[in-house]
Amino acid sequence: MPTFNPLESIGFHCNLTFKAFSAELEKRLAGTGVSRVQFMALAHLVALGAMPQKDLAELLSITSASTVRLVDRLVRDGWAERTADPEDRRIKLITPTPKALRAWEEMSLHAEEIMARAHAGVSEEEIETVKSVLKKVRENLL
Amino acid sequence: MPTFNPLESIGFHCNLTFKAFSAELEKRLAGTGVSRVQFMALAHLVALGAMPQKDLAELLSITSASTVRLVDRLVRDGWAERTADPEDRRIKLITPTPKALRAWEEMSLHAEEIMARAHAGVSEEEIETVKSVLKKVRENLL
DNA sequence: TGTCTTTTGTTAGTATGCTAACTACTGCTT
DNA sequence: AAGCAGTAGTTAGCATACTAACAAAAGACA
Repeated sequence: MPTFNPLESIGFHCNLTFKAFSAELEKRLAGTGVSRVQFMALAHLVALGAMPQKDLAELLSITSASTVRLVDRLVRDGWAERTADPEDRRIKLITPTPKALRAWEEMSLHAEEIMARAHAGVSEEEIETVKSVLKKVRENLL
Repeated sequence: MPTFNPLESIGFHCNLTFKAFSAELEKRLAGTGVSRVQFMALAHLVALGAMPQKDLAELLSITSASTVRLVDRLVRDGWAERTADPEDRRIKLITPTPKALRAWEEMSLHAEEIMARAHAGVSEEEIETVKSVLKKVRENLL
């Protein structure tokens, strides 16, 4: 009788690993006034420019409803603005502010350093294996 | 100039994969009145028996503060009780109720089915590689 | 024994995630 | 043109995570 052991589940390992990344990123972002999730949102906004809330939600893999408050906080803290889409009045384009664009230069370095540090002693091939296995696992669960 | 791309980060892949497990587990638990996190807590409580809140927090990799309200909800819903530790009056032993022990038999099957389904078409060796690489990554980030 | 430190659990406040129900707008179809 | 279905965003209510500040009890040590 195989009893379920959470500590051996891939899902649990993924949760732990995700938390480790989060914790390290949050530690480095302390003092910038930007949270981990805000950081991820800014990464997309800076890379791709203004976009509808819906697109941002998809990139972050969260629901539209969750995105509303995330954007509320981005706006509140001066990192983004909701601007009207001239073509479609339903859409609010989320636009990074000049302050965000300026700050991103420095902030993005943290992410690169964390990734470099995380991958130390792990071969490129192993990383690709992990990504492809995790992708397959997600597809299996769809 | 290597720009940070969140979609390629191992951390992001782990988050996605964890969410996929969570979503599937939650779908199966719908109607049982048990949430995913409560399920994980019960897994440990049933396997190991009553334990201090602190131990449960460690097994779940969450803070003591987070555990307080998790246990509040477990107690509220009749899955566990806080009982006194006769040896140490600071400690509150979290004890699974008979209702929880009975319900666990069926509930635990979901977890095993999900794991079996998730691993379909993935070799045992690949799974071990994923676990060991993720573990190494976590150690790198400590 | 009396005090200081550590451990365990709690509370308060905030950030994030979800679902469900709702509004406003677009756009198709008749 | 009128009506209706689909899309984008919001709100409400809940569960879950965190940190910081605190209380109660146990342990250590002068």
